[in-house]
Amino acid sequence: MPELPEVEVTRRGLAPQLTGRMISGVEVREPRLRWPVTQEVRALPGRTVRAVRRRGKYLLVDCGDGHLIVHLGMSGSLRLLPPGTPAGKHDHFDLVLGDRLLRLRDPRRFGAVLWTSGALEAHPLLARLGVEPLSRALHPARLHALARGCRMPVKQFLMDARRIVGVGNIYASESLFRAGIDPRRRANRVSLEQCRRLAAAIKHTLRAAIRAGGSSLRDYVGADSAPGDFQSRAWVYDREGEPCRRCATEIRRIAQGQRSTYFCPRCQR
DNA sequence: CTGGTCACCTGGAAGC
DNA sequence: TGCTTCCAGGTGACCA
Repeated sequence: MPELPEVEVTRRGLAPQLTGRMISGVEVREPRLRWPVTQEVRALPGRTVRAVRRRGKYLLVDCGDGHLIVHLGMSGSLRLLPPGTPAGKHDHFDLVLGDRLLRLRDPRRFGAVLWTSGALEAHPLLARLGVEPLSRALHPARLHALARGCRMPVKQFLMDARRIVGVGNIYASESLFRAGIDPRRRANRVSLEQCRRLAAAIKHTLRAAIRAGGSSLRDYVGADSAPGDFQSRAWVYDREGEPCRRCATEIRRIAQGQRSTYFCPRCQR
């Protein structure tokens, strides 16, 4: 589920519920996530949440003297529940904050829950991350400069977190459709004019997805229904063989870097 | 540095 | 029904 919009919707749901509250309990039912959940994480009780931030697809829970870093991987979700709610099969981690329970469910266990007391910018997972796509830093000239030294297909370029964070497999295809660019085009062959359209397309696509997720947000966050709603309106993603919503040409699916890419061979050049 | 491949893990859908 | 195969929203590690 989680690309940048899902993580951001989760962040917005959590921030007002967690900020200022003290962590009263931690439960680790399954420490074998992407990396083992350490003893430091179990020692969280007593700390107060100062803020909930996001960098790329990482959620950062600021605890004053350090940060809890949470990544949802491919299948992770976070929910706010009443304390005492029975845990399901893949509910691996709980954070209790008084009368609130924050629960991580992650069937595939590609997610992560880490603690760092050092500077965030120095953390190995965060230090080399690229530009935030929704920030002003991602403007056409910047995109063009980033793409210049890159010979891989533009689709894979978009998903390279060392250059741009947060754009995953769904929104890469969707953004390229919106910009009218062939996903197979080499990144360094994307013109400045195309970068103009692409930068706008990325921002539009991500913002629209955040809006769609935010509207269905209630007592839980990061639910599957939000991206589901968005996906049902996708231009190309998961629509192989179906007619393009713009020109009725059959949508194609190809493999790029072991991932599926969807595009309209007529609208995207 | 770049670019390509593999690995991690479970579950659902499709095919036989 | 049951078995096999493929596919899935991420990304670090390792290699040439």
